[in-house]
Amino acid sequence: MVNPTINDVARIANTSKSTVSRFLNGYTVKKETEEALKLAIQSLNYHPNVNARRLVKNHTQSIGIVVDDIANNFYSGIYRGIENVANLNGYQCTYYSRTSNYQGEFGFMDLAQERQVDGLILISFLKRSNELIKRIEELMTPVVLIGDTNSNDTIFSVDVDNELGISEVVRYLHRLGHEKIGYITGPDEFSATHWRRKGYEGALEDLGIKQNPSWIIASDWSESGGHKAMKELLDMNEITAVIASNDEMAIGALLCANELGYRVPSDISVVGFDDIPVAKWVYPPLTSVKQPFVEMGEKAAIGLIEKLNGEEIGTQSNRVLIKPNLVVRQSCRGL
Amino acid sequence: MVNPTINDVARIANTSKSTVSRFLNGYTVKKETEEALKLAIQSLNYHPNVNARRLVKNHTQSIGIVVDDIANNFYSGIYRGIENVANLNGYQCTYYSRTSNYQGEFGFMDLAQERQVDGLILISFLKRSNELIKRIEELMTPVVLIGDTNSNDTIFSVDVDNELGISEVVRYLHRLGHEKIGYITGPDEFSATHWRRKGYEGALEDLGIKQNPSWIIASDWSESGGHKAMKELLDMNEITAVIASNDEMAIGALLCANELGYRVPSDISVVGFDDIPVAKWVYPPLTSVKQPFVEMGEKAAIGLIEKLNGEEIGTQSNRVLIKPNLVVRQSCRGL
DNA sequence: GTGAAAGCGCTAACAG
DNA sequence: CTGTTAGCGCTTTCAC
Repeated sequence: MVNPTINDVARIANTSKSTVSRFLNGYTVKKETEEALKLAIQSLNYHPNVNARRLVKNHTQSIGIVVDDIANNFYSGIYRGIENVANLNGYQCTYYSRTSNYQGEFGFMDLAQERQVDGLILISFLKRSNELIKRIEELMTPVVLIGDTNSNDTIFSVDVDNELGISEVVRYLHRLGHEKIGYITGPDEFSATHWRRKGYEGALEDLGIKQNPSWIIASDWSESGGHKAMKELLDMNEITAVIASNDEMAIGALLCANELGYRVPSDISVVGFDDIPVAKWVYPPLTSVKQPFVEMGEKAAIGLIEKLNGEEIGTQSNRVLIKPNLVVRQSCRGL
Repeated sequence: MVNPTINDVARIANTSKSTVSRFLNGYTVKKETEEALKLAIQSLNYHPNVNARRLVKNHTQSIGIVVDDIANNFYSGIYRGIENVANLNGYQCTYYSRTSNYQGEFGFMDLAQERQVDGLILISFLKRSNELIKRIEELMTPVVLIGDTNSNDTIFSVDVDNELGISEVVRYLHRLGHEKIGYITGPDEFSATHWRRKGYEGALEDLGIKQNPSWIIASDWSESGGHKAMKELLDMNEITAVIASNDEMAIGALLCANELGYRVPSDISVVGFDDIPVAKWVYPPLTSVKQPFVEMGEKAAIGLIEKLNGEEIGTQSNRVLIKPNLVVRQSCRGL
């Protein structure tokens, strides 16, 4: 009825619980007690109580991954990256969804303080408050961030190099002969919005292209938002290309252009960001910027594990920005 | 340096640890000790050690959700459903990805036996082995299944009614005048493949439409697989409509038809299954069958929690099949 | 190699 | 309402 304990197996195997414990932890025991032990464990269907073990060891061998919304599939590649290196290092990954917690990422600080996990990876592409950052700094438990961080990089964090990504798009379009490039930007509360826009404006400036503020339309990441923004842009009748700061908006833009009788790319070029799977299925297949999710997850996990091992994080800085890749398909043409 | 314990707060608040424990657990204490306690907790930044608590209480107030691959975003709606009801009932959700464990769902039985969680929801759309089912039956810990189960329904499980879903598609197409309907089926190792196909064949039979086995092409859920299958179907030059058993294949079919100079829906009608977000963005917008993911998650969580509370699962059977919804868009036309 | 004993941080009688 | 006490199941000295 009640679960078997280490005492039960000790009794059955005719030995002491310390011996059972040692055996369970990989220390050598006399050949014959080993046999008896195996038999006892097997027959009792014994499984160690992980809570007892964690209590005495004071660590869990598990890392917690906290996401804004587990049902948002967007950054799933990150998970894979994290699992890869965590498992390689003997850590179990457990995922927590922030949706269920009204306190946002704050609520999950407790996970660490309550000793549910040894360390935390916080994934969010929303801007993070100074208050949150301060709380994390005060924490004894190692935490690494994916996405936004504070400006002075006191906490180890990784992100995609959004600025570079968009700036490469601008350069690409410029090489194709475009100079009149519209930009559909995302919501303010995301840090990526800021950096991507910076990439757009910075590249135009570097290239010596004159900018037109009315060619920047703010939107909301959604397909319908992109659609609406594109209409505004097209109505101006000035632009030869548009960069949407994510793929969904780019797809909306594509759809809008179609409906309005424009052909992509012959009448107007469109590029997106993220390279979601759909990007290659739409018509025309969308040129986009591929986010290096797996690598981001790996880097974050490596950073966390180094902290858990008490190692100084190598030569690298506290902020690692990973270069995304431009994926050229058929939604742009040379002028 | 070391984490504060209940003893530390007792000492500082000048009381005993039992009182601290009671306070922490919501029992009333004298007003003034309450004040002292709050102060002590605050100043020490005390957080209870959840492992100690779990050890003595012998339960965790958390349920484990095990998925094939956390990076597979497909069933994310299910998570939302589960979180909804779990949180309402005071349970924390923790997610585990099977990918990291070579033993498949088996490995996660341990989660329960090790007392890491109070109950488990296993999500997988692959067929499950009898061996797995037997292991689950023997387990003391409550487990509920989403997806496949065994035929005699000894374990509580929920799934979408795949058979009904496809059969409604067939009826819809039939109402439109189609009788020559091709079918692109999925891989055998998924239980949905079986039920959806059954829905296709059953509906044809019910409708008295003669079947043609060569109109059924096996594929692999992928867009490129759907593309290839569609080519075979189109080459026969006999069919007026095709049902793909998921949206990705349907999109491949759409793309293929386009390339081959067929127009959808005027030359050929296409319908998918799942209603993934993309379905409405492709051209023409794809008619599909919407999976009731949130509801599936909710039903599963309700079932689990009833078991955790030791309640008999009400009047309902051990197998709950949720009706999906046909979403009509523009990829089919009447003959 | 192995057993006895102490203790991880907490809860839950029990007696006051 | 509160303190004392005895564990929860495990690991880890310390002797032997």
